[in-house]
Amino acid sequence: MTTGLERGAGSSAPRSEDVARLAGVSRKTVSRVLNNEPYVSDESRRRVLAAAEELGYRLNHAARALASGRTRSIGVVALATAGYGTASLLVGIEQAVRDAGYALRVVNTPDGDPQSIAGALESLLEQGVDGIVVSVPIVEGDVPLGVDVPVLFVGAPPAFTAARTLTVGVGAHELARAATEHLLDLGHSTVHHLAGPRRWYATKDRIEGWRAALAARGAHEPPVLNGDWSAASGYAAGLGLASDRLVTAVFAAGDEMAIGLIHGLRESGRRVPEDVSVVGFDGNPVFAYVTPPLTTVRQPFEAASSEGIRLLLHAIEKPDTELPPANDPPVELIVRGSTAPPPSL
Amino acid sequence: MTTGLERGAGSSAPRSEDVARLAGVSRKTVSRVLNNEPYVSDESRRRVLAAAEELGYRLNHAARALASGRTRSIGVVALATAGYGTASLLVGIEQAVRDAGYALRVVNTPDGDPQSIAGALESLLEQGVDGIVVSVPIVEGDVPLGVDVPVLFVGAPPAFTAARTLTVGVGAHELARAATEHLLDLGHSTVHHLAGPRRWYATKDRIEGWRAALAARGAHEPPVLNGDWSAASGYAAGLGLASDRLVTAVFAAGDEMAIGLIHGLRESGRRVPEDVSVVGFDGNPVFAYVTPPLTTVRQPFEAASSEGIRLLLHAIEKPDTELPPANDPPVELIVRGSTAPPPSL
DNA sequence: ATGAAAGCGCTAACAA
DNA sequence: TTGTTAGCGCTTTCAT
Repeated sequence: MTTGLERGAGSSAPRSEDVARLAGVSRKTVSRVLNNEPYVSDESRRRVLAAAEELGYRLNHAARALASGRTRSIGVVALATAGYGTASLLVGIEQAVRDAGYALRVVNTPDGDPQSIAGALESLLEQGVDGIVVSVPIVEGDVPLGVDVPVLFVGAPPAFTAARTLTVGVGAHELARAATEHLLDLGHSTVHHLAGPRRWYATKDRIEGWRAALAARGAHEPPVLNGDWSAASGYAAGLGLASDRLVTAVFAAGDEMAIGLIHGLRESGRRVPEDVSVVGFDGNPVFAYVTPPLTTVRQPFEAASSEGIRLLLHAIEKPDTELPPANDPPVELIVRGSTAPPPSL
Repeated sequence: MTTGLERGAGSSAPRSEDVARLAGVSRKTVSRVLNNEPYVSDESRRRVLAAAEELGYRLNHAARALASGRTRSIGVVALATAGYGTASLLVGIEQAVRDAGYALRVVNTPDGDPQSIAGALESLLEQGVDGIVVSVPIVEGDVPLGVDVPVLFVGAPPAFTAARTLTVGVGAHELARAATEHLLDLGHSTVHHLAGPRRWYATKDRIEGWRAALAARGAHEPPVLNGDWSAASGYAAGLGLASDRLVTAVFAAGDEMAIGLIHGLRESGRRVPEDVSVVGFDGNPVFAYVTPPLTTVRQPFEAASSEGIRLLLHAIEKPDTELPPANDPPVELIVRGSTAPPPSL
């Protein structure tokens, strides 16, 4: 009415102005309603909502981002391996992010190299995200980059400097310790450890938990074996360990390595759990149905992601406030059939 | 220099205007360089790039999206279950999308219900994506929604109407057929089938492949069993099947169900593969290390995603052109230890 | 409680 | 080959 322009012949998508006109209010009032801002009469709110509904109005996020400087989206740097752990974490993050009304941008990296991480971060920063989650068990090295949004590291300590860094653990240390103690409690004189790749932080964390459990009982600490998280690497380790009769208990840093390990052991004539006990790490439910069912510790992926996102959003939305305290995730040991007392007992 | 404004005390992020000024060209020329458009002298290009580098310039994607109407991002609707298949597909999609210079937005749905799908699509549409991938093995029902960007369905037929729908298969029919034929070739008189949930498209596809193989050999078609993809549901099915001595071969529609099935069978006193042969579906490498190692068919996730994204990008960038032909992914049967000739032979 | 005007940083259409 | 002029659709002041 007021402007000389008329809506084209039923073509392009409705804008907030169309909603405003239909509701008989200003564009700003529409904006207020859509953003749940105060100082809008119930009447106005109702009419705006009705008009939006009627028009099939869809807010343009790009325009909002440009005008407000915030995108209401958070980016995640994930590992391009389809493992149970990685995938569970991503699902948990997505859910927590969406529950908070944010959108998710994902970039994968083939590995945790500082170089790849830097590339992933750069791409996220360009897209414009309000915060970043680095769920990659980053390897050592520095990522030289001007990151001006809060960054959450899950399951690893901050690997580079950003405006604001946060951390949320998955309790790896405690879980590794619990796994090792379970074996020790069964009567094994010591526990061997099949770890992940050397440079990964996740590897170190678990090694330390295992080591702490051993030390607390005064048990001898055998040399660490390194796999690459795959079942194949666990299998190779199993073949190697089988000939050593002193090995009666092994804690593997991943379920899949544990499965491979058991296979290698059995193929070499060692029974599991009669001769050798094995504990895994992750908690993939499918391994309750293999023979023998795998004893393992469950990583609290959902808890860690919702807790982490909570912290991240706090840092985004109330930058100057104290961070809410981090709740430690529960330690969960799942005892199944792959562990038993040592043969001599 | 020319304008009265001076850069603030080293604060806000550089814009294209800053780059233009430093390079001594116009903003539009900067834009041309950044978008790899023609009609820019090498000299200008070089200087723009140098200036951008020097300033640490980062293109604002929100502004670009607003001005151009395109976001250079594609959205994916994925299933919120951290299975091997889902995760592999997502990794493949992410890679293909990034290789093409697009960004990825992910929304999960707890299930394949039309309702959930509609919500996921709506959220993607609001964020502004140039195309959408529905990687959910969608269930029946209609999704009433105005989707005006191309939509790619992977592993399922179009489940709702959009401006432009595309499909890329994962060869499920052929894979199911190959799995069934393998069992028949071994000498089994017929093959039972443990399928997924009834309403899923992925379930039907596999049932049809299985049925086709049976029909081609004139084999009797036993009633279909339905699980929910989980190992637990496979286990339950195994317990039920064990008492029927006529069952000597089972094709399970998922690796995890197969693992549960084998466990249920063995627990009931049926040996695998001596008494009953089992074939899985997916190709998760870890199951090469369980006892017995699982015979399975491998879903070509990487091939399907790169092929699918290729089609989708074509539809986005050259809407009026003929679609390039779809390459059929290869069928891959992996024979391991869970299959053998039937006991009587 | 509401509205008017002025941009956010970029690309599109046109002109030179 | 390059630059100029207008917006893209929203949120921000700052009035009212």
